[in-house]
Amino acid sequence: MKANVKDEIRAAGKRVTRTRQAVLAVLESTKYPLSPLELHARLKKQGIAIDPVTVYRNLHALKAIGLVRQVKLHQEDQFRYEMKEGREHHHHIRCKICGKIEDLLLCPLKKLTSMIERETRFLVGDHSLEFSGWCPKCQ
Amino acid sequence: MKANVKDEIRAAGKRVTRTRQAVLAVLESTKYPLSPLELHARLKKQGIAIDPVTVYRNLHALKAIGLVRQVKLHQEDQFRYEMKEGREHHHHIRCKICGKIEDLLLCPLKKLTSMIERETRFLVGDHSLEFSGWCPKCQ
DNA sequence: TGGTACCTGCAACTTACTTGCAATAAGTGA
DNA sequence: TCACTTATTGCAAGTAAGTTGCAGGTACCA
Repeated sequence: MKANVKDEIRAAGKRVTRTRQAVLAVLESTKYPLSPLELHARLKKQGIAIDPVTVYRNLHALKAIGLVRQVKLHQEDQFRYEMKEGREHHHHIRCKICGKIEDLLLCPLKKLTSMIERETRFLVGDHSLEFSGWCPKCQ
Repeated sequence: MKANVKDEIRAAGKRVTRTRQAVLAVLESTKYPLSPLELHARLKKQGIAIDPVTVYRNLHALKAIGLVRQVKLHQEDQFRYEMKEGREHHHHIRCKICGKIEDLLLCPLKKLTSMIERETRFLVGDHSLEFSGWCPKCQ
């Protein structure tokens, strides 16, 4: 875990605990967003026994600090989390069969937002755009 | 409820029960997608006492027949349902404060789909695109 | 090295939804 | 129109994901 991550945690008045570091380490080493329970399972596999509740609470805390992003994928009923660092706003595609998740590098919605604001008179705050389909292996 | 709706239900080997008709009537009279429990509350208000479980099961059945569409809005942890009839593929925006939901009439993603297929080699099956923000009253 | 207050684990709770089962009722066929 | 098959219903219990309460543990600033 990088030093500046520790600093950011402390700067937010939070503590750099062992469990928190373990949670961050797993997120840093994973290329796609993990659900809290997937994350918990990985920790367990590494012999790190922490309570699932603690994983939830850490993810909340890290999201509040802004180190971690919470995402909700298409047709899934759970949240997933990924490191924010170095990763711009982006979207995902998930295979309907094997569950493989990949990042999409583009977000085409900046123009669209102002169209929607004109159309609805809402002020747009946020959006989700998630795809599902069949990955190369499962086609 | 229209006659052809009844026919479609029967053609699918399902039955046109009172409760099912009541569920459909509520969906037909609502301009935005309802959650199962919202739908149940409306029925109750009309003096129609049916079990919440029955609402869930009817929505499943109607979705399976293709009369009803299931949607999942941005940052909500429940499903919503709307009539499919006469409503093209579209998306929604929901107010972060009062929960007001409005339809968006355009879907800008047809071109994007083929770009994503080239980029990821996934076959795109489906997508969700949902917005949240602040409606005119809550701004 | 203390003391504050954040963090953790455990148990219990909540929300949204699903499943099992016995009783009811829609729709077909005679 | 009646009987009969089987979809449908209501009630109770179960599940999955996540939240909350609380007592004890531990990071970290002075």
